[in-house]
Amino acid sequence: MTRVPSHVLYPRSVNGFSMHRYRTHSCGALRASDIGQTVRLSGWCHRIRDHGGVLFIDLRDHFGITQVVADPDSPAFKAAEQVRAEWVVRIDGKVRPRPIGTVNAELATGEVEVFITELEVLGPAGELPLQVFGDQEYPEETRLRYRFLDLRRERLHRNIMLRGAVIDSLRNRMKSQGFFEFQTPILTASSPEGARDYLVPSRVHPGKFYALPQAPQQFKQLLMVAGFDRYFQIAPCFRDEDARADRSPGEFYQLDIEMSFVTQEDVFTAVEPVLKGVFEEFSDGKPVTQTFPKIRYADAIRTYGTDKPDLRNPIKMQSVADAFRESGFKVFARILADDPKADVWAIPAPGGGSRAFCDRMNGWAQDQGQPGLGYIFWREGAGAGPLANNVGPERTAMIAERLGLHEGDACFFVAGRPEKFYKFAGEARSRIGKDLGLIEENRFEFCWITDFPMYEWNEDEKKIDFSHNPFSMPNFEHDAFMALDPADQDTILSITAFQYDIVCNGVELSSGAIRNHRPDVMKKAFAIAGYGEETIIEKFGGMYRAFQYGAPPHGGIAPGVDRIVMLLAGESNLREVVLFPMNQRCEDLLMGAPSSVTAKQLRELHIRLNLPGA
RNA sequence: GGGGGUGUAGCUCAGUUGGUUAGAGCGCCGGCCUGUCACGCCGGAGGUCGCGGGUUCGAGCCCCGUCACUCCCGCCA
Repeated sequence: MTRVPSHVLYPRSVNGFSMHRYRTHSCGALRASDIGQTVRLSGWCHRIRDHGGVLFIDLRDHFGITQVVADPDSPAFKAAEQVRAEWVVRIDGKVRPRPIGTVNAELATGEVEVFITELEVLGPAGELPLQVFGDQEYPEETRLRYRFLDLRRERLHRNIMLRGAVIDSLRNRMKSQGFFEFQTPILTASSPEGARDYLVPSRVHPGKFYALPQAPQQFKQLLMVAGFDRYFQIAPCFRDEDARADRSPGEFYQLDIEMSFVTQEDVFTAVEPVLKGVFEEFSDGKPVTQTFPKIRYADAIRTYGTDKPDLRNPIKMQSVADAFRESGFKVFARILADDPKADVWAIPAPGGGSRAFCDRMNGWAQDQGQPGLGYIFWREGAGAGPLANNVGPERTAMIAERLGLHEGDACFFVAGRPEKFYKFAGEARSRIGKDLGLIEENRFEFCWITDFPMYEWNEDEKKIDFSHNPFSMPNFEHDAFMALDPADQDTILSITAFQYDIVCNGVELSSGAIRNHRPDVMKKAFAIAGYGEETIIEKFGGMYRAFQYGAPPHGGIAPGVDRIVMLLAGESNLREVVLFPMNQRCEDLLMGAPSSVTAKQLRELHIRLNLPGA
């Protein structure tokens, strides 16, 4: 078991006197150079091998494992025969070399063993609901209820230590760049925007509530207005939203960052080395993107079908509408003829040139509720498949040429309005990449996604809405923006914001933005979305007031710490990198949260329950 | 709120077309074993097949409902 080496020093024994109550060494400390010493160890009985005449215990603590031995010559033999897995014991004994041929090269302490002369049980254990030894899988519920046992196991123990080391590294890298860490309030005001808030009732103000911050967004902007220039915080964030594998229920942590007097480029320049550095430090030799490419939102959608592309997947999509316009493939030709906004995208599949693979993809598309997935595959020097027969050899060859496809390759096609099909096309790209083994797993591919649209059309309410968050500065000349006619929807919907994401291996680590620090622009931005100044004051009163008294241009970002650790630990679920996570229903099965409270507590808070179905 | 998957021993899982007494490995208990490190060998205990209802001569298996866990959609400024 690889564990952190022990740096802890304990008083050594002197003729058996003044020995530390529990240990002279950790379980990872003893080496051949310690042979002959009398030592004291404490730890958990990781694994017991009882040969009748000789008995081995792998004694484990945070630092490692040491084999301790007893035989009938030992006064502790009877006691040693009684111990069971995960009992906590203290043993005294003499360090001796292992017999020739029994050295265990897999243990740091594998050259030696300790012959037990005394054994004291410090903490017996009942039958285990979950074995610490080995890597058997257990149901989530068992793992959460007995989290303390799960945390003893190598994988989780290592992940949690990694998490701490990653956070240390992030802190150091931020500080060395001149950022300073601040603490912002945990009890704050509810904000009507965004996710559902966690509320905390006020005892002093009947009927009023605090909210836990969804992020310290407004506080960090206020810090910039207050002149602190460079802020960061490993910030806890609370959102009452349903969980996903990569989204913890309830709470999570962000590396929250904000900077004054910066452009978007300055934020990239500050953040990129921090992320690149921390990934290189902990990636175990896996290569990390050296210069993060910047991809505009619109290009990301067009090329990858998503705004969080996994760049380990080499497939790039492109439009091939001209190859199908007025072609013999009537379905696509008609779609293109009927709708000027329609397009046909090609998803190349290098190495996918078999009917079996293409049919499998087609079947998958139908499972996804699509009519199917048209394809061409190339063999014996020509395009094959029903679609190729319809469009003819000339156009088929043109497509192959354009996409760089050859013998043994395939290409899939989706047609219609891109805004309707891009998501599906992106999923198909992803699936093709995985199925054909095109994705190089062992690397970290970063990119910035930039130029997100400022507004979007809200089809339900038939109005223009903010597409991300209202704090972002529009990328539009000031006077022209102030002069915009709210009826000029085409122009408004084409406006982008200084709003960006950082993406790694298809995981969105964070959004960020250059903020809108100008009250006049903010008023106009809200007016375009149909909100008056009173809405700004109601929702962001503190910050809006601050902007009236000299606000510096500022911007920032907030990469998710849990997701960073998840990527570095090679895990696909956040629960593997969080100490005490809640289950999908937002319950802490170990502590029993949420729980009922007493009538007295409720009375003090002026709360009467109104339970569903009661 | 909705959809998919799963649910059989403490755990991981097998269980044929609906047919006798529901199995294996790990763990647990007992015995044997002086060089193992996933120790080995022998024996044993342990089951409301998630729960409720139905179909059937007969249900772990089929049907309906329900609960739990999980993945996803909605939601996530």
